[in-house]
Amino acid sequence: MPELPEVETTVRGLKRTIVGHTINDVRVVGNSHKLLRSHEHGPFLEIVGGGRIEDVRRRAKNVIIDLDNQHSILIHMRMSGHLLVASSQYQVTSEGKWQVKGPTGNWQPTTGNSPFADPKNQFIRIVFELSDGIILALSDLRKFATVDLFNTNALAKHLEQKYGPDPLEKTFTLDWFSQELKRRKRTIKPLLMDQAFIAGVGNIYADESLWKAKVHPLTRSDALSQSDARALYSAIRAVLSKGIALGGTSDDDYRNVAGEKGKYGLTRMAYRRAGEKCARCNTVMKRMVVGQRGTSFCPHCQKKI
DNA sequence: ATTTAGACCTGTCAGC
DNA sequence: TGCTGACAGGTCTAAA
Repeated sequence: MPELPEVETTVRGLKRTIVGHTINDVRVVGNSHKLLRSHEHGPFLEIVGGGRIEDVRRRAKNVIIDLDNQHSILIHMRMSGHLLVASSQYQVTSEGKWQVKGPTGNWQPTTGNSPFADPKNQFIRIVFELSDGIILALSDLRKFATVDLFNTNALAKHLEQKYGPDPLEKTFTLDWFSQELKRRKRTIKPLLMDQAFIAGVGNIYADESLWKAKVHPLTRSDALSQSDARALYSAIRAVLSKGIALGGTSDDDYRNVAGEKGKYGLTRMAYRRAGEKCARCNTVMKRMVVGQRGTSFCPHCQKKI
């Protein structure tokens, strides 16, 4: 998924639904062996079990769940992971599929239009059983997602040294951004996606930002003019804000905590639009590979410098 | 300092 | 219908 807008949408959903609840049990489904990256299941459960969820927040593309015992759970959803919250009417089978309580109290497969029947939500890898029967579950088709456990203070240092500024925070200023673009000699698209530079931009919003700012994805960062830098700075913030406002992009697996799709994909201007016409100039958009990532751009609007 | 290739996984879709 | 290859919201490591 999960770039900044998708993770932010998830975090906002979790704030409304799981804060204040206690973690009663943690169940890893099947052989999702590498999921709990820094802990075995036993020690993980030992620390997390009985913990009360104090807060849920985001840093870069990470979901952070703060407990009342000096520990924080760090979840990174990578490509296909997303978190779902269900009421006690639902349960997860040993195959990682959802079941819903039927009229006679029996468990049956989810069907029809229920978000919990969506095939993208049927790849549950870990289940957190919370107080009041609430379920927090991670669905992740590709099994790249990771769950880590940190001492909350240690986590702050870890995040600080690993990530650059969040483009929607005050620490991300135009002066700093344009200065850094000049100082570095990197290809602009991979630079925007470098989490140590700025945190939260991925393949979708990089393409969208470059298109909006009329910058070719292969431009060297130090070749950008001051006005290019300003355009890109504004574009990044506008595109990410719009992504959040529309609840993220769900062209692939991403779903919000209720299992529903985000709407950014319906209005995207560049991402996966190769072969379609540019919304600005009607030129047919092209696809190329940059930094091993599929990249769509308008060859007319986004000229290589 | 920066780029590239390969790994990690599983599913879908286009093309033959 | 069945197979094969390309492609998919990310990050990490090693090597050039």
